[in-house]
Amino acid sequence: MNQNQHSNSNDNDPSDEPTAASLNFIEQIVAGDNESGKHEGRVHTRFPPEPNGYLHIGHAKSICLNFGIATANGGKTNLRFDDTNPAKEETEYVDSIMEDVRWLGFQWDNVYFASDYFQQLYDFAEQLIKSGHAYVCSLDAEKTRSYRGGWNEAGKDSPYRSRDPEENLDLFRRMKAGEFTEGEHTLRAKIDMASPNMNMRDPTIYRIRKIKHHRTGSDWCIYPMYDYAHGISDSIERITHSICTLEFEHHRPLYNWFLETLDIFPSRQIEFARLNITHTMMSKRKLLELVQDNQVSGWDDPRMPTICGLRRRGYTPESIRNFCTRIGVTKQNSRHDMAWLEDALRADLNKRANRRAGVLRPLKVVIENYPEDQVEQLDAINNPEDESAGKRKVPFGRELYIERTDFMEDPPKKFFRLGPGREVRLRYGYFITCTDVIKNDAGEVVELRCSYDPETLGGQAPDGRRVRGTIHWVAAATAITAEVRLYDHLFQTTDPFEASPATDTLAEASYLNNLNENSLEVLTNCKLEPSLKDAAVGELYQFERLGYFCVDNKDSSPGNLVFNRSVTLRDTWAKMQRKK
RNA sequence: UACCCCGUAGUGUAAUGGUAACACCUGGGUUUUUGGUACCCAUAUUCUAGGUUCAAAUCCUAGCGGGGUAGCCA
Repeated sequence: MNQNQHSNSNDNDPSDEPTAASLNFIEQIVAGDNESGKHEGRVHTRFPPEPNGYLHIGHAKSICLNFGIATANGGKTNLRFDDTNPAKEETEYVDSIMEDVRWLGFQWDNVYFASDYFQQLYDFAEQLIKSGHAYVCSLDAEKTRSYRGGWNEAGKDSPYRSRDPEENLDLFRRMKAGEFTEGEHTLRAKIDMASPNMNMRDPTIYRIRKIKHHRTGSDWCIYPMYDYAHGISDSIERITHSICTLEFEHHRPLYNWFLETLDIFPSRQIEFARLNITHTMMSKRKLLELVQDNQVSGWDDPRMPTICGLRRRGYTPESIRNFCTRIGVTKQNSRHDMAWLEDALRADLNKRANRRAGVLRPLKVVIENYPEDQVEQLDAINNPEDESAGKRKVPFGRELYIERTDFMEDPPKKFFRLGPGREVRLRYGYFITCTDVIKNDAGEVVELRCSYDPETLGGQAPDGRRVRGTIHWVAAATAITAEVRLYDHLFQTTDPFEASPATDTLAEASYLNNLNENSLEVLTNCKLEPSLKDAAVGELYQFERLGYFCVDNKDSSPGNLVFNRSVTLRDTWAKMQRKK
């Protein structure tokens, strides 16, 4: 970064003026509206989750978009729970959603529920009936479907379409009073059964549901449908820009129809492409299936793309927000590489996380020429990217653990680590040379005998000799034993729904066959440096040369530390191995 | 089959009639007491074909390709 400030004096450029970030298409619409004075420059968005599941990274994109646009324009954002279907919605989800939005770093200006508007929505419905724009239909669900027609076939008018307003009003009031059974009647908008847009073929706007609602209890037995409730809720809140995903595109004419017919505040719906990421999926319904099938330990399993899963995995709000701004907003269906998300985390943590030593798969090393009882406290830098993080002391002794993968009995040419007769540097310690390899009866390497060069403390040899490799280590006497959980992609295929011909009969079932069986590896005998003893939930560390790790927020306790690997470091050595 | 939306390096985005840019991935290199970080280099007939224009990724037409839609779900 300094290089820019010291840009050459012969450079004619007066400055490295940062060019204004280009606006995405929604920001352009908002900017245009501000310019034309459409809502006197007012910008008001909303984030409208249905409380029927946990938020995931796809919602994070929407949250960042909605809150981001409001903030950038001095506007406001409401959190609104779209709770019009009592069969699916629960308070548990309401709480988790609020927690996740806050955790991501956003504060809503108002929190509302669509159920707050049930009375008003009902009143508007009576108004539509009176003006002849809605009628009570007594077709059952199956008949309704067949009357709707198909893509090549216009729908037929319901025989109840011509009921007069008085009869409709009476019937509707009796629906509300609970005089009918579920499915006996519905209220439908009277639009156009021949419309090429199915949503305009007299959509249902109220149905009878004799189910307790998580907020209104049994006050109501008729509930409004999404299309009806959503736009009107936007309008009631005077939302200027109602941002939603692409699958609602064909609903926009209906959205507008309600607002125009009722002649209420003209919120505008704008659609963008939902987020997809490789090796995972965003379907709330299928995520719920994974939870119910015990394919994962819960909504907050660190392999899940849920906000709570990512949080438990060690993702920071900053990294997620950063990811969301980097992926952009368009109307193109796309799938982002998981590497982007991981990269966003690494970029954040590289600057903030303190370094520590941890050995995942320990191999004992005895330094034969090191005094039996001697213990030295060596200086280690906490974070080379942040001098203010300071230093710490790390104990060194005659017996150490090193990473099993840092030793090879018969190393290939490019292997810079330990091998028989080879010399490496112990990070912040001495050069050691492997003098002997001890094996068990099965022929497995169980211990290494080494010698050290006392002149090389601090990692430099006075005679100027160099070593290619530097490895991490933990002194055996003072090591903490901990559990470490390693995670990999939940799905082995980039697209979880990709058919896997070997196992699939039904394409629909394929995503279970694409689960990565090795997505979780639990290591129970990891050796960590003693300074990690008091590591607290929420703390993130880089275990040098391995990756970023956080204390698990559920299963870890002071005496029994459990760490999750949030993301590995980039590993060019592993990459070379993989190519072979 | 009808309607709607979308086609720019491998991936994802930018350029809004005027030199196709950035990030990630991948490959190569420099630096390095983390095989990390940082830095440098490499990769495009802008889906195709016509048209408008001095000039088209951008505007028009057609084709092709991808996605979405027929809940009393959201």
